Amino acid sequence: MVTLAEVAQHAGVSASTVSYVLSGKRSISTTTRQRVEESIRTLGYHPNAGARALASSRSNIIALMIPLRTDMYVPVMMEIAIAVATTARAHGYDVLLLTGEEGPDAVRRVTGSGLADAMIVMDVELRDERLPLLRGTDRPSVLIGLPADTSGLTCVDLDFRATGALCVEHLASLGHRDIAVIGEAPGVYERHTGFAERTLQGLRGRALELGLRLLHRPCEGGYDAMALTLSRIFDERPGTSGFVVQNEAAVEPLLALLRQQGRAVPEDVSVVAVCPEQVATQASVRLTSVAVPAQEMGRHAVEQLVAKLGGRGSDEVVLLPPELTVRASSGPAPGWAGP
Amino acid sequence: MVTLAEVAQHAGVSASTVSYVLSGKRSISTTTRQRVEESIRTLGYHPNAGARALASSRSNIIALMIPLRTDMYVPVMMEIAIAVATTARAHGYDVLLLTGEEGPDAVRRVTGSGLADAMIVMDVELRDERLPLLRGTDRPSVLIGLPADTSGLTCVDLDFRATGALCVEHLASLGHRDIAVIGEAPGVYERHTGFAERTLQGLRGRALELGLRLLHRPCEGGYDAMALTLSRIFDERPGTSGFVVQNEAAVEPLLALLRQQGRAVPEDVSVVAVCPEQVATQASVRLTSVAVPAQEMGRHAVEQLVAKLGGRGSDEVVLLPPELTVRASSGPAPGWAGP
DNA sequence: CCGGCCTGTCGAAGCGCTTCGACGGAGTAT
DNA sequence: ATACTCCGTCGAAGCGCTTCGACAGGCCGG
Repeated sequence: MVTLAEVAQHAGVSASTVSYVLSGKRSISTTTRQRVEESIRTLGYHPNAGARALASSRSNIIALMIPLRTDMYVPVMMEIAIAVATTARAHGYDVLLLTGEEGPDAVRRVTGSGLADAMIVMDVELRDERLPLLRGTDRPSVLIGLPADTSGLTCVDLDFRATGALCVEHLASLGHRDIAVIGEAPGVYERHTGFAERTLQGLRGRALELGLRLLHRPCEGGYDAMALTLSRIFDERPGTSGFVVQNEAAVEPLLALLRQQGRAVPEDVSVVAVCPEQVATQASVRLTSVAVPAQEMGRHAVEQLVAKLGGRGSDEVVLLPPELTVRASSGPAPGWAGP
Repeated sequence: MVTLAEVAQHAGVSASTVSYVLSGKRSISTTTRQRVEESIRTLGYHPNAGARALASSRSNIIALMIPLRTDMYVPVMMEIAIAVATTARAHGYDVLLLTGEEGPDAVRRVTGSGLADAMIVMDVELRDERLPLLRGTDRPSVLIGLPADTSGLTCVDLDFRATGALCVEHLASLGHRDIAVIGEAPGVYERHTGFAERTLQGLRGRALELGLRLLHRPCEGGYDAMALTLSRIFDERPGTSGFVVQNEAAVEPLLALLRQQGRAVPEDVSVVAVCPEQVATQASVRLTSVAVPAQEMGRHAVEQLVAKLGGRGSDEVVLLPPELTVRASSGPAPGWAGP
C-alpha cells in the first residue's frame, strides 16, 4: 500500500506539499505539481480513506437510507439509488447504503461515528422518527419525500398533488365524468406515506372543481386483488370510463382484466398511470402516464447536499413539476361529442 | 463529538481499557466492563469510523458494485442489494454502493484507498476487466454471477444451466414437443453475460436429450418487439406450444399477445418464466416459474466474505439449485394423451 | 517463602493524512 | 538599499483509535 510519504520521497518534496497538490488548498508551482502528479501516477497512489477522514474529519461519503420493503416503487428506488451514486461520484463522494431496518439508530450511528458527511433519506413517513434527529444534527440531510412538518428540513419530491390534478384534468378534457382511482396497497395509506395522500388530494381537489365524480380504492398488487377491486368499482359506478392507477403492481392486472371483460382501452375506458417511464412504455398497452422523475430526484438530492457541505445551499422544499405524456391508453370518453 | 478518551475519563480508566471493552480482544473484569459500558451509554459514544479504520486498517465496509444499466433484472438487483445490506449489518459491516460506471478503476480505488475491506461484484461478464484486479489483490471478493474462468475467484449464482434443463423437463413432461425460448435483449447476449448463455445451454442440452425442438429468440422488452418476435416464431414453428421466457420486460407483452391471438394459457400454450417470484405471482396469469433466489444470493455472498475476512472460507463456486414452481400458466399440450 | 504464571490494566507508539505556522527567496514599493 | 509582501515549500502537531509491551498484584506449586 503506497502512502503519501512514499510519493513525497519519490518526488523529492515534503509530505505536506503532496497533500496540497492533492487538495489544491495552497498554490504549488507548476513544475512541482507535475513532478508530484507524475509520482502519484507511477506509484499508483490512492489516499487512504481512513486517514483522510480522521485528519480532515470529513469522510467524503454520503449515506443513502433506502426502504427495507420492496413492496412498492422498486424500479424508482433503484433508479434513485443509481442516480445518487453516479452524481455523488461526480462530486467526489461515495455512497453508503443503509436500509430502513435500523430505523432512527442508523442516523445516530452515522452522525456519531462520522461515517458519512451527509445523508439522503428515502421513504419518509409523515411523522418519521428520524426527523427530530436530522433536525438536531449539524450534518446536512435531504429527504426524498415529504413529511408533515418540513421546517428545518430540505426535501425533494415530485409534486404529487399537481400530479393528481393533472391526471384528472387530462381525463376531464377527454370528456370522462366518472373516474376511478386504483391506489397503492392499503398499508401504504395506513403508514401515512405522504405521496399517496398528496396524490389523492390533488385528484379529489381538481375533480371537485371540474365537477367529476371520483372513486378511490386502494389495491394490493396482483391479479386477484385487482379483480375484486375492479368488480366493486363497476358495481358502484357502472359508468366509470377513466382510471388513474398509482400502483405498478396493479397496472398489468388492470389492463388484462379490462381486456377480458371486453372493455377496450382506450375506446371504452381510458387509463392514466403514475409510474416510471419504463413501466409505462413496456406495459401491454403503452400507457398515458405521469412519470416519477426518479433520476432527477436523486441527482437533485445529491447536488443539494454537496451545496450544503460547501457552505452554500439552504433548507427548502423542492417539488418537481409533473409532466403527463399522452400515449395509447387514453382517448375520448364513449359518446363524447368533444369540447 | 464524544471520544474514546472522554469515555475513559468518565469511567475512570485508561483509553486502552475502553478499547478492549469494545473489541473484546483482552479480558476485562466484569466491574470495569460494566462501568465502561455505562459511560458509553450515558455519553452516547460512537467510535469514530475514520480513526478506527486508520488504526486497525480495517474499515468494516463491504463494497457492492451494481450494474449501471437498469435494462434488466431490476427487482433482482434491488433484492440482492437489500439482502447484502441487511446481512452485512448483521455482521457489523456497512455497505458502500458503487455503480459499474467507474469500471475497473473502482476496484483500484477501493483497494488502494482501503475504503472497503472486501467487495461484492454483480453483473459479471464472461471476461470481465475487473477479474484480473480482483485476483491480484489480497482483499476478498465474491462475484454474483459466473465468468468464463473462475479460478482463484469465489462466485455465487443460480445454476442457470440446471434452470434451463428444468424448464424443458417440465414442458416435456406435459407433452410439449415444440418449444420457443424468449430470451433477454440481443445486447445481453452480445455482452456475453454468463447467465443468459448458461440458461440456453441447459435448455438446448435437455431438449436434445429429450428429443424436443427448441427455438431461441432474443427479444427486447416491450409490446412491439414482442409482437414481432412472436409472429416470427409462429411463422417458423406453427406447432409451438411451450414457451420459456427469460426477460421480465417480455412477460406481460407475451401474455397479452397470446390472449389477443386467441391462444389460451395454459390450454393452448404453456408459459414457463425465469424471473423473480414477485413478477411471477403478479403477472396477469400466475406464472409457472423458476425463481431467481436474489435474497439468498446476496446473503450468501456476504457470509462468504465475512468468513474470508475472518480467515475462514475459501475460493469456490456455489451454484444454487433452481426450483420450479408450478402455477397457472402451464398445462398439458393440446391433444396430448398423457404419459 | 520464592520463582513463575496468569489476569487485568496502563502508557506509549504509531496508523496516514491535513493543516497551521514558519521561513527563505523573489518581487515590489519606497 | 530597506522594508514589505507574496509565493512556494517545509516541519511538526495532531485527528481518535488500536495494539504491543510492561507491570502490579494475586495465585499456584515446589
